[in-house]
Amino acid sequence: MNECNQQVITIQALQRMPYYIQQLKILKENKVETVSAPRIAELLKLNEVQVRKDFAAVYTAKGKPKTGFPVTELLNNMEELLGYHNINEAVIVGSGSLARAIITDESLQNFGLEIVAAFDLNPADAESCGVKILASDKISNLCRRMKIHIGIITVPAAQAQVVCDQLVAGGILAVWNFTPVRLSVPEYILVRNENLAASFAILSNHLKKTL
Amino acid sequence: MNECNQQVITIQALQRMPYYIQQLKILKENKVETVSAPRIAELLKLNEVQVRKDFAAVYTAKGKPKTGFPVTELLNNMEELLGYHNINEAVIVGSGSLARAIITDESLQNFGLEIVAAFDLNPADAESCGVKILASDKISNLCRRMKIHIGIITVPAAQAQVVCDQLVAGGILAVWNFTPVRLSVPEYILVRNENLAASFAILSNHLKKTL
DNA sequence: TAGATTGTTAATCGATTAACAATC
DNA sequence: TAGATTGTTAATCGATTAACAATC
Repeated sequence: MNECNQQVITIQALQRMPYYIQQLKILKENKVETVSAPRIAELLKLNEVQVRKDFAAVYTAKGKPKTGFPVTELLNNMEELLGYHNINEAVIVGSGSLARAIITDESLQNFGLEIVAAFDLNPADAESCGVKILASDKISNLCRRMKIHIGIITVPAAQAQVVCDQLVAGGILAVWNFTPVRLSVPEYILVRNENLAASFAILSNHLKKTL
Repeated sequence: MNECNQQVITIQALQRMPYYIQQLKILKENKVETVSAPRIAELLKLNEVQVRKDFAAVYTAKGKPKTGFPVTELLNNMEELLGYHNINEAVIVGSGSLARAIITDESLQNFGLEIVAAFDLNPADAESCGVKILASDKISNLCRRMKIHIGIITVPAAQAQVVCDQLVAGGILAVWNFTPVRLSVPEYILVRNENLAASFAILSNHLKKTL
């Protein structure tokens, strides 16, 4: 849809976008019309130059010296970048408490995630999560039929690769992997690993050094 | 406790440890006694040199050319590094489905996380999570009394900073922040931000570029 | 005009990857 | 001995931070 008319945005910058968006929304609510990079940097405890670069990478116009950036326009450009305006439909496999947490997470809904179905090996046993739960063998069919492009995996580690293969067979393009397994996928597919244990390792090691 | 007798381990390397540990455990179960860096790299889809460097940073002895590393010893060194052997006690604030997911996550338990209490503004309303739920005003007291050093925050954004201040007052040293708020803390405290929206931004942007 | 803020170019930092000699 | 694998040093890559001229 949009060509390479914008500069490339780094993964790190992309991850800062939700923070900017959240902050800009607050400013907008408070009727603030323009904001400078140093001000945002101060509010979010980031480096001023970094904020300016991030804004420059996203904002279609140019900031005004002494004034800064128009809040609403900047916000729109950011939401555009993340596909906020065209909602991202996804399926989730697994229906434990983690799945429930993801399905009900408000901030994800704000960023355009819409979970259209959940799958479980035993749909009858599964907790209700506010989304209908289907048998896992229907994954590929449903994804293909509904043209879903995002698959979220929250099953036990042993089933992760099987589920992933089914999602790939269903035409998924991006996988959000909450299992500790390193998945094998064709290279055109993006896998984003979310590993709580990996994060916890950082905390744990810090304490060990400190105490 | 342990001085700077080991080389410094990067955050990135630290985050790979849980993957190594998981893989080494599998090898150990299969009675494999030694393993080489290239083999682990292959299994986990990592760069061979990176694995070797990570091992060198953790392993107290030296690997043997042509043979590799002894599985059990290497595993022990890694678990030692993460404080696996001395369990990490923590409290969690908030008692929604995310809290429940964290409390019941098996891989976190395997890595030594032990959640000793959960807090909620209205303990009566809160779902049972297998841990007793206390009123939020008891946070500081309990942390101090039980010498807890890790605080996990899963409350709504609006309460995040207040809760964080209470944890800090209770003597916490590391905060695991699941809210989208950038917390203000004294500089001796480590804050690890877990932001689902930030991760989702990466997936969303990838799809936007691809489709 | 003076001063705040911009955008850009250069320097720094941190992590990964490549190259290669040492060793079992 | 030959070959696989090690550890180390150097090159590369990516991201952050600093320096500074341009501009409203």
